[in-house]
Amino acid sequence: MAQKQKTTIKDVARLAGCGIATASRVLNNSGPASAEVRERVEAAARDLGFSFSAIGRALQGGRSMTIGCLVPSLVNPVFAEAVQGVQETLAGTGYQLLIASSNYDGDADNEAIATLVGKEVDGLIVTMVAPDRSAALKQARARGLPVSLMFHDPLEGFVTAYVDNFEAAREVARRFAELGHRRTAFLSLRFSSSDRSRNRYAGFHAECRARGMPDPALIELGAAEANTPEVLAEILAPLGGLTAIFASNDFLAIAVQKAARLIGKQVPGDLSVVGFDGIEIGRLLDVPLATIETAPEAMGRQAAQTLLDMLQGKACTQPPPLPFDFRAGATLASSRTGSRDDDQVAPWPPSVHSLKTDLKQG
Amino acid sequence: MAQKQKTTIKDVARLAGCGIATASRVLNNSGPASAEVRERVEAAARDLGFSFSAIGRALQGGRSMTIGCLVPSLVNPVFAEAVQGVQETLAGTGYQLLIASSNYDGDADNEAIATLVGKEVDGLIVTMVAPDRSAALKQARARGLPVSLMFHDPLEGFVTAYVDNFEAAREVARRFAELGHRRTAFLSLRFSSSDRSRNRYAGFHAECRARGMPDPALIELGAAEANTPEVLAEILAPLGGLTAIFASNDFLAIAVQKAARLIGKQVPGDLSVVGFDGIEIGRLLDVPLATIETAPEAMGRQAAQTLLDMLQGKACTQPPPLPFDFRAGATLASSRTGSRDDDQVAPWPPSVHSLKTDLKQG
DNA sequence: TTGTATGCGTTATCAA
DNA sequence: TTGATAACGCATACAA
Repeated sequence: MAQKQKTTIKDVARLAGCGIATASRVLNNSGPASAEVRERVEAAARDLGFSFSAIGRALQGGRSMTIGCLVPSLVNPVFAEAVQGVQETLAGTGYQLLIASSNYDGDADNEAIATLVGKEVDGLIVTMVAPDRSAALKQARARGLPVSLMFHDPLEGFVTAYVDNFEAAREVARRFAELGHRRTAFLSLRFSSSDRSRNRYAGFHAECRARGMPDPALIELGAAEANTPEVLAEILAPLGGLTAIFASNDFLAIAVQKAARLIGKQVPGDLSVVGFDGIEIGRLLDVPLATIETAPEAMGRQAAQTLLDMLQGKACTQPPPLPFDFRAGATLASSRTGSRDDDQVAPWPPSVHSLKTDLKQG
Repeated sequence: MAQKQKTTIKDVARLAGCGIATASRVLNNSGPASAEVRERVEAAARDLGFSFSAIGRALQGGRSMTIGCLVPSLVNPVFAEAVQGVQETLAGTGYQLLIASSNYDGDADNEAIATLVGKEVDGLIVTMVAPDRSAALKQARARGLPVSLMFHDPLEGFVTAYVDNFEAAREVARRFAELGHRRTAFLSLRFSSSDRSRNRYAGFHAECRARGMPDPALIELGAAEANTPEVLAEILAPLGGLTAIFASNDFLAIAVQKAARLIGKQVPGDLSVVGFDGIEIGRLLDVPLATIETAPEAMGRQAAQTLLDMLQGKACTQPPPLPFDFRAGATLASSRTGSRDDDQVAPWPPSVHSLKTDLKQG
């Protein structure tokens, strides 16, 4: 069958006819050894197919050479790309990635952090529902564990790799305003469980106000609704006068396009749509999606680099936000309704909450 | 600052005024202890914020409670979903996931396996370029490490969670044939580095033959070309008489749609397109993608379950392939060219290799 | 240049 | 019911 026996450095030493310390020194190049012994040890290691046990090393050295990473979901390409960026940066440094995902659940978040810490990770790269309220995260830091945040806006006492969600959202409002849009909506999934969505709404709202536009309607969706264009269509249909929607992420924006088609609205003729994130697939649509393009992979790289710096004891100051870009696409056009007076025609609902908000709070 | 000091069970024992063995028993509920001592130990652990070191445990118990997982890429939603499925299944079992990705590189593959093994994982869940030729994987198994494959067709000596790529591809050829298509093409990325693509081509090819159709043209793309519809358009343009394309994955199929538009071909009017995988985004396209729908998450779940069974010493027989479904979509229609004689009009290129194949071999 | 012995945090054994 | 102690695989201080 198989040699269930793990070969240890002891076996190597025995076969090479030397002490384990010598074997260790040879295999690690960490001390003196005669060419003769060196030869024997290396041969023995090769013959036995020996490789070090990371566990023994970790126990002895106090470092596990493992980084814990927590993201809400790996299925969301934004986070998948970020993790990819982390992997890239960590590759070759000797650190391995222990990955957990929370499925956007604040409790699972906390538990995952605790488990990661239990695994003796040397550092944490984290995107969670509410990092500011996580007891486990606080405890991890109390233990002296370096923590690097991703996607979160700056938070007291943490270093984070992020884009300025507020500013990016203002940019969208600006574009809408310049094209004559007045009545807008902000569409979001799990609004209450994401500081990113909140900040995007805040920026969008602020700029709309600054431009004298009516407050955007706030539409919150449950996960089920977002995946069913038919339901989304029903929600959008009654919003007469609406000419532009800012979706908190690209998937929602694509769903809006689909829903608009269902109720006979042209995009962008009747309805302009702008997304957020800049996922690749948006480019490939028949009507390419206008969106705020971010660089999740760069975010992962920066977060990882920050953590590596911390692990080396370097000072860790908050870097500036990563850049974003407005991608024009083809889902944004000027508003057809020229009149500005229609503000008075019908009251504009400031907030539309969908019924099935079965969301877990962080 | 912070208490860099990790609190160990020794600290707990000291504070509780008992031996470490007792503390261990209490905290693990693994042996007798008086209610009195139990109280003290638990209080001490709470006060110190104690949690066990997984490393010490692993060293002692011989098991790290960690599963190594290798996939080609996390950015591909197919693999991301599979990993998600693995996570789901592992959640609550006490096992953590150590994730590595190879970026479709056969060498990186091997290295990753070696690293994972060095980390003392208790088992491996793997999708790699060439599992049959991986020395590291062979060695891992020789050590007695349970290995569970994902996406790979059955391989001597391994258990795998897969869909029958050959059969699924035959199904596509059947659909093409029934709609009167004759001249077809198979489009693939990294053909030589994926047994999945090879088996899909084989099945497609076989069924085309069986139906008396000309052999499908085989088109291999480099990654760069696949992401640039313009280049893809140039490749497709000269293939006169082509009425149906089977793309080895949905991303390629979407790129084909885009490319077809560029050269003024209607989908599905002038060109039918069928993809593979059934990623969610295909549904949201203006012309929803016809595709073979697979269940990557179920694949991940099955692979994980298989591994858990192996870890419990259960017999590990190869389960049947996971089901696939033909998703109709709207990119598949009957061929316009009614004549069957056009087979003789122009020679049909059996294989079109793109120039920039900068692919690494496994 | 080499080997012995110690300790890292845990659990299991075994004697008290 | 308890607690001292050995082991796990490794690196290292220290003695040879």
